[in-house]
Amino acid sequence: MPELAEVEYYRKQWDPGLGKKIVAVKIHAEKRLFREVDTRALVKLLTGATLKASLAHGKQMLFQFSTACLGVHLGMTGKLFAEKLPYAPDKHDHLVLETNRHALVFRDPRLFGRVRFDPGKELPAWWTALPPQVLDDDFNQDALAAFLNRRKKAPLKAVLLMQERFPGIGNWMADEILWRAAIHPAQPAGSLSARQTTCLYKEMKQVCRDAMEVIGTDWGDPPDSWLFNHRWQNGGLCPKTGKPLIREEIGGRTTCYSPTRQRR
DNA sequence: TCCTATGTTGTATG
DNA sequence: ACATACAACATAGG
Repeated sequence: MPELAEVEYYRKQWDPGLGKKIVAVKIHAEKRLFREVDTRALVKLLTGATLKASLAHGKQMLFQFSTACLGVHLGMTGKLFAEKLPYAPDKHDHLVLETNRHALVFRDPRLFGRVRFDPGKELPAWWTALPPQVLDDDFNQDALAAFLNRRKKAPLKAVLLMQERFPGIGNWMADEILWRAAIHPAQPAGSLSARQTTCLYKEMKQVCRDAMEVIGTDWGDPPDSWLFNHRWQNGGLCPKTGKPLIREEIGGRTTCYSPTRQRR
């Protein structure tokens, strides 16, 4: 589920815990979410710790405690939320941090998410080494063009999903970007004209801004002028051409596009 | 029963 | 070493 803006939304769901002390940690330590995590250290260091701040970067989140940093990736089905106590955990609530008032819950039925844990208050190296965000100023058109050229044979759809260069972009955002830029998702990444590259660059930034504004703030409904509201319904029509949309597997993922608008 | 799912990673192949 | 393609991970819902 979660891409850039959804992650930002979920990050804020633990805000009720900011400045509060964690009095209990409930964890399903055997789940693969915690692979490579020292779960005993996690429980020990977070119990009694204070939640100081949280950050989001693409699909990654970082929660800074007085004693340690907790990294969270939501995978496909993960979500974060806070509930007033008393709270009875669901079977898929694999990490629950309790303050005196709230349960901060990480739920993930499919277990494609991931938790990291780093003792100490300093930002861990894996976090500081993350690539520039699409909305950062140092994400520029030259960097985009260079990356597209390096992946020149791969379908654009697959390239846009590469987190090493486009952190936060996921399946629906990639489709939305290519649809707005009027570029076919199967077009090889190295085959864009200069005009197309410029257009792709602008729409990439714009979709990120729009998503953050509409979804990242309070998960509002995207307007019908986006592809978003039409892409999963059978018989969906392109909001720009009025013609039928197509769903097809491209780059290993189900892809929705408007064949009359996005030509090869 | 079968198919799908807003994600990543390991492995095989070129 | 690098780029590309795809199965695997685990569960729920249509």
